This record gives sequence, structure tokens and C-alpha cells, in this order.
Amino acid sequence: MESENTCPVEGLLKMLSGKWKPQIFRIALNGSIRFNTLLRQIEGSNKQSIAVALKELEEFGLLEKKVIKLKPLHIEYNLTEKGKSLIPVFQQLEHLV
Amino acid sequence: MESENTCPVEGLLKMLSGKWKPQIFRIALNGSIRFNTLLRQIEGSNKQSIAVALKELEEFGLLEKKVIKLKPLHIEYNLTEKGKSLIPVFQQLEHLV
DNA sequence: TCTATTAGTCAAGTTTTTCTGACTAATTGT
DNA sequence: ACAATTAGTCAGAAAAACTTGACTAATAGA
Repeated sequence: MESENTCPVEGLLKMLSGKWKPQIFRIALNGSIRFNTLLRQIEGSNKQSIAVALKELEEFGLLEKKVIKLKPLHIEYNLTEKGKSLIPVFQQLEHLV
Repeated sequence: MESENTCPVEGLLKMLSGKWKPQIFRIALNGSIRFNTLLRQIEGSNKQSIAVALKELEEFGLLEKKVIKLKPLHIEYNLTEKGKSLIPVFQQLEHLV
């Protein structure tokens, strides 16, 4: 009883594909993340790519954006329930390698 | 005790990144695979891309190449132990989604 | 002899992804 | 008034990934 035309791993790969999304998601596992903070801690990254990655992670429902304060502007991204559901997968992979 | 600079998921993503590797790997979960057979069953694919994907899966140690017969030429690729170790991850992801 | 099959390789071109640098807009600090 | 911080956007360039079509080399079948 194999699934021939769908694959959950392909879904995961799609959600986390690209140069920066895996790193951003992993940092988000430790708590709230912010645009400029990510930009500084992920070396080699750039505004545009981080912005696109955050938007995609949001669109896939793994992160949710939250405006904390308007003065001064403060926006945070947090794992959604869907995002948190991936934690066991990460843990399982850790045991493997 | 978080791992800040390594990530097993990033490893998985790297091994299976690209347009065809996930599909090839998934087909390999069902048994031996062959170059021309893949080419026919994966619609939209092409020689070059399948060849590169197989080579990369081999280099990452997920598949192993085996020459069965030289006349007529018959080459097979099978999951390695490392490749098989990913099966539970696929199963876990299936339960998730 | 000619064509097909096997499993590829190679160079060139196309497409997709990523990066760079300029710009926005509101607010705070000097 | 001027610079800095926040969180971005936009267009164009550069880099990476993917595709195409021609080719190889050994063997089998008509």
C-alpha cells in the first residue's frame, strides 16, 4: 500500500526548499524571530532573500507574523501549530545521524 | 542544549534537494531502479537530469550502483543502509499530514 | 548492414533562484 | 535638521539549476 503519486517528504522539501528557509525555520524552533536579527545572525544572507523566505514560511503556514508595536516598529515571527508539528521529525533525524 | 550550527534536516534537504531526487528516492523505496526505466516513468524528466540525480544520490550514500550484466548492459540502483534509515522519517511525515 | 537497446556524457541554451543596491516610511536620538 | 533604526519593496544583474539535442560504445535482432 504505497502512495505512488504523493509524498509527505516532497511536501516538507517544498516548504523548506531554498537557501535560507531551513536555517530560518531552525532558528524559529528556539523562539520568536525578527527580520533584522535574522539578517545579522545568518551570515551571507541578504534583505531580499530573508524577506522572501519569511513570506514563504508564512504562506506555507509554518510561521505566523505578529506586529508587536508600531512605535518603534517591532514585528515577530513565531512557529504555528503546523510548524511545531515538525519538531518530532527534526528530533528523529537527529537520532539518525 | 540546542545545536546552533548543524541541523539534520538541512542534511536531509541537501541530499534530496532538486527537481527529481525526491521522486527517484521515493521510487527506490519500492525496490531496485534503473536509468531508462526512471526516465520513462518520471514524466517531464530528461537523461541529463536523471543521470545527475542518480550520481548525487549515490555520492550522498543513499543509493548504490550495481552492474548486473554487461551483455546486455544492465545497471541497478538500490537503497543503501543509510538510504533505508530514512524510511521511518518518511513514515512519520505520513502520519503528520 | 541497419536499427534498437542499454547507460550514459557533453556543450550550449533556457529558466529559476539568488544577490545587489537604491529606495520607502515612520519614529528616535543628537 | 540629520542620521539611525525598524521592516521591508523593487528592478536589474549574477549565479545556479535544469533542459535540449547531439553524440558514444557495446551488444542484439532483422
